[in-house]
Amino acid sequence: MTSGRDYAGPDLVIIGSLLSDPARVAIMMALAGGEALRPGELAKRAAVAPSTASFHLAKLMDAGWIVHDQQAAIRRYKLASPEVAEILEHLAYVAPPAPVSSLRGHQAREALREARCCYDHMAGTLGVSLTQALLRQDVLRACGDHFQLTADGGQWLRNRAMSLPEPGVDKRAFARPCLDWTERGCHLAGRLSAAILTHWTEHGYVIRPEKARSLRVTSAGHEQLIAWGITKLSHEPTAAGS
Amino acid sequence: MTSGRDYAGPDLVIIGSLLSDPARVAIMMALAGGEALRPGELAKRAAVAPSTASFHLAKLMDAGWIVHDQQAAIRRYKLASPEVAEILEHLAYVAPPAPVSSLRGHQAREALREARCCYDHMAGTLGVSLTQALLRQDVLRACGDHFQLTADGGQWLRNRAMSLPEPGVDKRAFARPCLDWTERGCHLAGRLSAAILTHWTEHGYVIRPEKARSLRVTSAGHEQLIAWGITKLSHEPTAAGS
DNA sequence: CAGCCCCTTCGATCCGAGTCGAAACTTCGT
DNA sequence: ACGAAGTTTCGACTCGGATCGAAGGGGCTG
Repeated sequence: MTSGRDYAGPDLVIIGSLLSDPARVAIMMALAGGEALRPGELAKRAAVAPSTASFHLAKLMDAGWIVHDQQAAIRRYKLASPEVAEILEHLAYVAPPAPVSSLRGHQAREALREARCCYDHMAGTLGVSLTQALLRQDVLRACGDHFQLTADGGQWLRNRAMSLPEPGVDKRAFARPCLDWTERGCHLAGRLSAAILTHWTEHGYVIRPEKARSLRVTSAGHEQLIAWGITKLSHEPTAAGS
Repeated sequence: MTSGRDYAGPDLVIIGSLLSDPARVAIMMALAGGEALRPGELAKRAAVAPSTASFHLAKLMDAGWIVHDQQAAIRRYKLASPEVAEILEHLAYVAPPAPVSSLRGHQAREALREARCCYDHMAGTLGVSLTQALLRQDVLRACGDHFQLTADGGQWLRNRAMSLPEPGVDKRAFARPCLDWTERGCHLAGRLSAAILTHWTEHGYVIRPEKARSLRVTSAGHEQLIAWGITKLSHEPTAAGS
């Protein structure tokens, strides 16, 4: 009888309003790699004037999607939490692919599909293959909506020079699946996943290029992939060069 | 060097544009229960003029989010697929709760939290509890990003008068987890989940009220919950009445 | 067959939101 | 301390899109 719209569930309009603007989406995608960027850089990425970028950053701050380092004098904006990056992955999972006109755009997309950074962990074919490898070798086991380290899993990781992240220092989950738009699968999220990327980066297995979300697997990294039981990655390191 | 925004990933703006309008979201939420509704009814739910509703329906059709029965003379719109309902659940999972001002709105929200229909299967506390019960009793087992029926699971279901859905008649998954915004957990999606709701509805265990997404568990249904090993549901049937 | 109801299309209106430039403010380097 | 570069705020403009009413077209019913 009440003719108004009285839907009682979550408010999707807030999400939609923030995502309906190309410049804001460009900003969020620029930050999705986990890097903290300055307003001027974000304005360039979004192809808008600095004042416009500032306007958008204020909106995203209000929504709690991004934060900026308070202590530093120069503001650097970044995603508010790893969960925001996972939300973006969720949304990308269901979004249609953007039309790609240029050759550069095509190459960039292929690089993203292959291996990219989702806030602080690996995604793309690399991330999905890693997750499948850990499950196949019974390092992790699916347990409800999260992954559990098996009894032998801890030793398995230590055998590969991984130091396990200590549990419970904050509320972040140890290991959870995160939808991946690349291959319609899941990649590993959570503290373990972040530790793996940190470990691989420190040892030079993967390199994070400047100004891009994509990851480059080095030749040493490809040897490491074999040690981890990852075989699905398509490109050889020489083929990944420009 | 290229100053334009050359992001190569999926286009989130399309999703955002569709979701940025309250009337369109109201229409989608009205259809999320799985019911096929006529334009006039949707216009009432969205609190807009019929012409405006028609405008929105055309946009949602173009996007492929909804379809209408072609054969019938009277058009009834419904979601294009179960996957669309899951997308909405995903989004609701990450969206902030809508502000509730009225008592009716509060009651409606509680009803949705308790038990609701997500296209053709159960969601809310009921759906989450069902999924956990099936996992706990080893009827289903998590296997990557989907659920697998165990060897004993088929008999377990048949013992409860369930006829299993035949696999592979279409491409729809047998059983998959689907994020549930109610309790930050997962409920069961896929063909098995739809079969369970059909079975329960036919036997009068649950009732789908007209003009609402919420489900009502009957007293016979509460007995059935015990048989399925579901104990978490909070309200007794008498307490659920208005 | 006629009348009624419902839905869609079209035209016009209006509001909100994104955009930029100018100006003020802050911070860093010289 | 002063100049330069970067960032934010403010004001004004513009434009896309949501909205409704009127008109046109079917379909069902009496």
